[in-house]
Amino acid sequence: MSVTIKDIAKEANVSTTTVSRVLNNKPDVSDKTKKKVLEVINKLGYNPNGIARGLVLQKTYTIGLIIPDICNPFFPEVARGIQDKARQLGYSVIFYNTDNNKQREKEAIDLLKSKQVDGIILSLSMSNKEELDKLEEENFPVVQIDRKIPGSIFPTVTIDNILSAYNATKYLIELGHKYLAHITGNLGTKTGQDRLEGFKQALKEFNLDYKDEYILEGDYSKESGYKQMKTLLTQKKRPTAVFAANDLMAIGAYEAIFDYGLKIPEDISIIGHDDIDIASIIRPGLTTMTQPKYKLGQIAAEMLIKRIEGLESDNQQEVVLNTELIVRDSTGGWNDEE
Amino acid sequence: MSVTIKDIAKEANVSTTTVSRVLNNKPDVSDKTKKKVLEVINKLGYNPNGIARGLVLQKTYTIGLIIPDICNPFFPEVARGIQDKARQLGYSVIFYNTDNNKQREKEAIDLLKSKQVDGIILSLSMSNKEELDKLEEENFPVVQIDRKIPGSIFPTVTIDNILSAYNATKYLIELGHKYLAHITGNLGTKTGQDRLEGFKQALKEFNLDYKDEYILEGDYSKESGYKQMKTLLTQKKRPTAVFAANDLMAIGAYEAIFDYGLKIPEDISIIGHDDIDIASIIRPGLTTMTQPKYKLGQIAAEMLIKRIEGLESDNQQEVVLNTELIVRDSTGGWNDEE
DNA sequence: TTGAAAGCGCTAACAC
DNA sequence: GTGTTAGCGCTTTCAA
Repeated sequence: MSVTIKDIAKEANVSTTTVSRVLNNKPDVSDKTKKKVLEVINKLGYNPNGIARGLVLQKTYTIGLIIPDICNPFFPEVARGIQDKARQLGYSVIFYNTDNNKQREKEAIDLLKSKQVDGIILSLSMSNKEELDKLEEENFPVVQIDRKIPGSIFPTVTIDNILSAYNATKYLIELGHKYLAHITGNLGTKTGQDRLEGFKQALKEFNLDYKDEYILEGDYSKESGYKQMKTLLTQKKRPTAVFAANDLMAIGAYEAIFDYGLKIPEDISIIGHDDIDIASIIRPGLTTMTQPKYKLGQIAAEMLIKRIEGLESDNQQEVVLNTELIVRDSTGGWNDEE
Repeated sequence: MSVTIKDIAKEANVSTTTVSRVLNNKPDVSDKTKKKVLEVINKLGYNPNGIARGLVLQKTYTIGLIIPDICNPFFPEVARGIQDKARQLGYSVIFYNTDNNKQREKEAIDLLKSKQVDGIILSLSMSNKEELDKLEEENFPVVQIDRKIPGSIFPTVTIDNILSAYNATKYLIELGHKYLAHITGNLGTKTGQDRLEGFKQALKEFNLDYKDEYILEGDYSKESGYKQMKTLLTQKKRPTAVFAANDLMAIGAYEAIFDYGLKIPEDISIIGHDDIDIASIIRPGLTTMTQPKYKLGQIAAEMLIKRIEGLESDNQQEVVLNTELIVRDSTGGWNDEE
């Protein structure tokens, strides 16, 4: 049906080998035949069959991407970074959503392997070490993103949540705040734990008191931010600044504060985390920490492809990216004399 | 390196043909040999080579997805719908972002074809009819999403923007509003034109005056919404309700209204379009029209795969999906007596 | 019920 | 500089 290398060989009166040679820019072809072959290729509208090529080369120039959910606002930019870099390096990307379901993760890996992808970038559920181990055994090229499964030896690109929370908190402290509260994320998640850890570290570093009643667990939802902020506001001495583990909870906190007739940042400073779209749109603009999502994707893709092409051997490589503080209007200086 | 059908054939003392037969659940294999083969497969940890299979079958069980940008909030859900449905039907998806760049679109199509995908779901820039024509000529399975290139014969899944704008406007009218304004999208886009058209149709249908000064062109940005709302507010008779062609502009309009010390919806009702995340988070909650993005993806994938598998012949098929009104707090009843 | 052989479209030794 | 041949891993006639 489709025009093959054979067709163009026949038409050009050369062997398929010769055609293959010009196709792949190999030397040892006279300019004359090369020109002729090229002409025929153009005339017949030839498009090489990557599948056939993949079979003999044992290489598909395709990588797999396994993520929990492309609809999670963290991932589109990551995926975009991966695809852009992959494309630039000559690779395509097949993607799967798993919803952190172990069965689906296994299915995705098996499928990707049967499609003979050259490598896989993945973000697996923390408990799924088995699959990673299998991949490891086969020495399959893999790069983990966003989360690193403990004990796995594959290279990793992650965000430094501890440092990020530390920096967010430090910013608040440097603004003059002494009574700092933290609405944590779900403490069942590594991210939630890390951000809490960073918060604590900053307090310690600046010799500020650690108050249990100033640390309340949320679940990343706006509602939980609202609820926990209310709790914070009813305490005898209310905090003058709060770090919410994500922007959604920060926005929930906004509402609780407005409900109390207080002002941001005059009465209370709020800092969030993630820099979702809403952060720049809401009033006052939410000061937050932004994650280098696109860059994370790019780096992961580059690492994987280097590994695939044997340009990189260090399997233990761990890239930890820093977030960046975005100062908007929800945070302000504080002076306890006033 | 990897274990092949040959390895398991040897180990099981049968021919590769027999192995292939049990792999594909073909009849004419004795239960005994079948069992034995299955055992060996398990023992050796065999994973079929889809590339080799694809070569002989001329079928890869892979589809392509070409979109402008996965970071555009419209697409993640669409992509998710496509991937979920594809997976359910046994297909994988390779995706490309093109930024509406014609060169990149061509590149993506060529690459996908060389990867021998079984079909493509795409959203091309409106001017890129050539590529579509080529695909058409080859009778390649394609489904267009979001936008239909005029004159193309491929099946399409789109959102009915005219009807959607009509319904948004109608809702405002039924609330009692008689002075309706519209901040349009970029009128260089089909979407912008269609939403304006729907607005006009509703006015006409309800015998309301069409006022040029009540129709101001924006560019989908929050800033343009702000600016045009200001213009609206400075007119002698200001509108009591405005339909913004997207939520971002609606939110810009919010700010202009607040700047004037006016209240939503008491002084002015606002309705947006798209139901982005922010719509439910901002106060007052933004009434808007939501697009069935996930469903659009699912339908597109199902249409494409049916076509690939020859279960569907009607190439002219056009599915037009309706949006749904989400009533929040930015719209209220109006009575001109008051 | 089973196997031998051909071939999918391509690349790579190897020979000329 | 060019062609012959074999083979990548699989499915599918066709014959036994």
